[in-house]
Amino acid sequence: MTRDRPTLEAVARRAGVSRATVSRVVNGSTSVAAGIREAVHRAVDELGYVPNQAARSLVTQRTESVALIVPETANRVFSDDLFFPAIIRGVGAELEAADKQLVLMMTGSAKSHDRVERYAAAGHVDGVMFASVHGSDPLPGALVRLGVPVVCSGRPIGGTTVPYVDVDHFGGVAHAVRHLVALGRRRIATIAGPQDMVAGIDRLAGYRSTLANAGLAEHVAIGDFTRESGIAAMKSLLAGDPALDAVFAASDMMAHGALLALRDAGRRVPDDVAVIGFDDFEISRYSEPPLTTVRQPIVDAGRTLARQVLGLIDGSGELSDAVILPTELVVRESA
Amino acid sequence: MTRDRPTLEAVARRAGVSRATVSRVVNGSTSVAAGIREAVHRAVDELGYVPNQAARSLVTQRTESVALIVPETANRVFSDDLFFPAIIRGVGAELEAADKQLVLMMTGSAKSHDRVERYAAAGHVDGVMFASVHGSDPLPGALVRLGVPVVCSGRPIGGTTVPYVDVDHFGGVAHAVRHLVALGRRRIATIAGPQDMVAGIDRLAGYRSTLANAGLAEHVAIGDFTRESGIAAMKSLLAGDPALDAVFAASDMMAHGALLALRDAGRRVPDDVAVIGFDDFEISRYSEPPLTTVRQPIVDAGRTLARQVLGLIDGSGELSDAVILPTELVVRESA
DNA sequence: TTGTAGGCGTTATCAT
DNA sequence: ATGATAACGCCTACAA
Repeated sequence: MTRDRPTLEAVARRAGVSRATVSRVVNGSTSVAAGIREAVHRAVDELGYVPNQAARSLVTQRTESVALIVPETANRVFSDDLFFPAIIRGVGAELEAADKQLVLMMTGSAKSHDRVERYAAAGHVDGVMFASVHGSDPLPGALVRLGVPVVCSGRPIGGTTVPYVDVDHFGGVAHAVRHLVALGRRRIATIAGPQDMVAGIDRLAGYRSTLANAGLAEHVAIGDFTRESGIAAMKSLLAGDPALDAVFAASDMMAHGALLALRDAGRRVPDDVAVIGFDDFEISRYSEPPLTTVRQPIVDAGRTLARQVLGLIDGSGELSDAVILPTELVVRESA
Repeated sequence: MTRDRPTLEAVARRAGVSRATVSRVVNGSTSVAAGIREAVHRAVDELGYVPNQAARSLVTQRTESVALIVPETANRVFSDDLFFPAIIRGVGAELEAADKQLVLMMTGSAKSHDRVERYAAAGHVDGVMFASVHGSDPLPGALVRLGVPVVCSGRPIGGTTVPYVDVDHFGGVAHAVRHLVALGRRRIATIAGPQDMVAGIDRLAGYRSTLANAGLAEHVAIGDFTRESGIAAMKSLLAGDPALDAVFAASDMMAHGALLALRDAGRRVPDDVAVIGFDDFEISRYSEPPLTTVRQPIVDAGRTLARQVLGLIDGSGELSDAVILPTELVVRESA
């Protein structure tokens, strides 16, 4: 099918030089006479020569591409959550600048875990990024042991010592909850995220700690970051204590779910119940009412993620094993 | 960095056979004695052998990976539009089933066009998919001429004859507009999409044609599929004719923008103005009021896209050059 | 059924 | 500065 492409050999013949010289020109070596260089370039253009990447990788041991692993749990990616798209955007931008290719791997099933490992082991990519990590997934650690450069988005749980970039969950939540307290709210609930992910765990910890400092009682319901789970959690929270006057949701989507459930229950926001989310997706500017939320720099996290692997790959510079990006409270009308 | 991996040679030595035999076993050839096959498998496991993909590609001329090109115009991808994520999901699912890898290329800049061409030409992927095509982009055609299997999502504009999969824009819009007419609306406006994309063009054509059949006058404003552009378009539409009683927006995001602008202008939906969108993103179930919209099967389109390239790649079966997926009107409360 | 050997297209190490 | 000439790791006729 794919028409025969010209090889180095063909270009060399046409330019009347050796393959080695053509290779030098193509790779920008300086030690080539100007005249020859020009002749080679001409031959390259005329023939439409493009280096064969497989052959090149075979000898250089480099593929110039990096994998991004997205542990796609159907629930989350099938909702309109924009976390992964944002990560992908950040990673893509940074990789493009570095002229590397992005290989996207969505590992829904358990068996695909194996696939990923083989894939990286096959030397098909120069490095691997995890878009998020569930539980104490052994894969990142396994890859590290294989000698593959790896960086995770989100601090991995468990003993594994893998470099990661994360955001300041705890600080952001503390800020949000203190804001609620300052507003005079005393019955502050939380809709927490999944407790097998550091984002879920740390945000809940931030809530608990801040509330304890304020001497207030906890009201906790667990969700999975989706809007549907936010609706369900809000209902159960309301059932548990109808007099709640505030709720912190660990994701914007769950906050939107809370908004819907609250409206359904006849509560006004923020008059009766104040609501704060976590993410700051664009959609939150347009919710009813506009959502007060903790902004996390997801695209930035993606960029950083990419910069870290890239650094790991060419061993340049000193890289910290952990990068924590700041979060920021964005006050709108819901609290 | 990356620890030396065992080669075919090493496995062969360990199993006491030749490289050829190991290769056969690894590739599942049947003509290998059971005993030997077992011995080889054992050696493979003990050594943790994984075939080197570069070496394999060099001889097979196959990479087992496919590229998805996303012409990322900042505007669109930076909003919370879920079109691309949905396409990616569909493509990803299908590719995973076929055990192929997804290489994601976001071509924001013009120069990246060149990069993509070189990349495909370098034989780094077995085929290429376009997530959407702007104007009469010459790239798909150029790749086809290079002998690269190509499929576009969205019928390409211009003379190029590239296989594509698309949805029934015209039919979906016609259905929506007829619904509006049946509701008794007589001043029906449209917020059209960008006129350099077939999705924008066809949807506008559907509106025009249906309106003409009903003997009604046109009211057209152009947007770019984003919510912001929907807000602006709705405002200008209202300025042009304050008595509008319906609007069809060519995307859900623009429809949401229209909803916001309408609320701002003191119009009730659907009492004063009926609104219909196009996409049926999850978010539209939760807008105020829930949005009536034309559902297009985006994830399916992604799956189909992938199936088509895969078919092209291994030349199996007869593939139609065009696949049109059906659309469907989902009636909720906004119209 | 199994082994031998050539070649896939580059890069890199030598000489020259 | 340029040119031979080995690798790189695998697949696949062809022989045995």
